[in-house]
Amino acid sequence: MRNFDIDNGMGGAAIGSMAASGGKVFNLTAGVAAPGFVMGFSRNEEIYGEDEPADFVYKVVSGAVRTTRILSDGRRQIADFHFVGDVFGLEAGETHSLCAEAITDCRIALVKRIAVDRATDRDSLAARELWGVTARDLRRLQDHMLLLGRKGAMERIAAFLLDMSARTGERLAVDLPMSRSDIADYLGLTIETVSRSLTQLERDGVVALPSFRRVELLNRAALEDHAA
Amino acid sequence: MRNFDIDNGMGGAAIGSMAASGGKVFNLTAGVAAPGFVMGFSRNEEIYGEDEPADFVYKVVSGAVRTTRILSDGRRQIADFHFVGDVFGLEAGETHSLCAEAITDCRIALVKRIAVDRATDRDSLAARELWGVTARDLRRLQDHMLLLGRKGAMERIAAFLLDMSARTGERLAVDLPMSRSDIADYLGLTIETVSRSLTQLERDGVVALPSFRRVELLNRAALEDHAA
DNA sequence: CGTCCCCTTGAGTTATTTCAACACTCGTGG
DNA sequence: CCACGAGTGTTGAAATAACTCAAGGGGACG
Repeated sequence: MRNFDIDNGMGGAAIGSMAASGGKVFNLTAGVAAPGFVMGFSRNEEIYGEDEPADFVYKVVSGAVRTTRILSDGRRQIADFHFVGDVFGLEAGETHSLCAEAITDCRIALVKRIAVDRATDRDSLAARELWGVTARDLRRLQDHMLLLGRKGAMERIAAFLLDMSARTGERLAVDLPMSRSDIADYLGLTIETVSRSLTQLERDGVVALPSFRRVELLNRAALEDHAA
Repeated sequence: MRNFDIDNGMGGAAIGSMAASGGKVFNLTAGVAAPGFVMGFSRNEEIYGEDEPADFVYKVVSGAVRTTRILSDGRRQIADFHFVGDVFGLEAGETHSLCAEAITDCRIALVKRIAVDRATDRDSLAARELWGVTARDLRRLQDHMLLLGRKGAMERIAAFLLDMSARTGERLAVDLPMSRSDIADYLGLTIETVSRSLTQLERDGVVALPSFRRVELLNRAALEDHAA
């Protein structure tokens, strides 16, 4: 089931010590490195669960990840998506506040949290950088909160496409690794509304949908207007 | 307009130096103290604006504060409310990501951010505590995201009342410092829907509404059921 | 006592959801 | 090579939760 993989991943110089457990040393951020290992997860596999002890910090080596919160009756809200290079699962407290799952088959670098803590105890610059990771998450969630609380379906879809485009750096098209269901649960909509909105954008000539998972941005300006 | 006030506020021991500017030394958190001063703000006065330089960190001495984000067309989303003892406006970046306004007349302790930075450079425990403040904000926002994305009007109101009750420690009643409009913009609803939901809870005997701003929790269990 | 602001209530509208059916894609195996 | 089936996505019609618009009620404060 689980594909251990001590090999490759991020390269680069390391400040942290090579001591402790794992094999390689990973750069969590530019100035924070610690020993860890790479682990493979298959599509829809859980990486960690909500309320589990946060003993590791994670970084996407390949593939894509979603972090979610679920209500007892099954309603789900996706907090964010994480792509190659993104750090996730970093907690100030003892447990994970969200659940993380693989969207696609993916490889994830795991770093022992204790090792990260040691690094931040010694190095106040490293501590600041990890604080910055949490602060960036917070900022993204503030944007998302405005979207969920006050934007209409079409605005949500448009904002989502533009955000995906910005994160991948591709200005002309986005290849979505996630299903309509994931998009819906991220945007606080139903899959039907997501589908209808995309179709509408296609009819308006704003995007093209050559396949389910690919969206070509034909008219960025119009999309930005839609995003309000 | 602005009521400067070097006097009282939080008492207690101080780790930080008494040097620099302001008069008194304030405990931002248990282990983080820095010199600052208290300033008065009147109802609806802006404390800081979105995208303004984050030169200060703030702590509520008396009254209540809201942090908001606004869309160009006037739609508003309130990120959180802050009550006595709460720290807000702490940023990892250079600018404030939200706008802060006084809900009621209030007194706010201001601490120069440079002073806080100096404290965290020296003291890794202090740094961790401030990271914890940001992490707590993030966790609250994750809960709120689920509410905004996936909960119905009645669930939002119920969750809101229970949260207010938890934050004040009052289990039998909550005195709301904020208007229906603030509640609506916090919960992603309209004032009419907020009003109707509260009336409904009153009709069901779950709460009593002796005045606009006071809610007595007659049946906590029922409220918890409603909150899903 | 009057005025302003905030809140509530009602009636009608609408955006989104729900329910249901159908279409497409892709991998598997006959 | 094609048939099959499961998973995934689209589309339509009906239902509904919440919104909008409009009017009126009630405190607070001068």
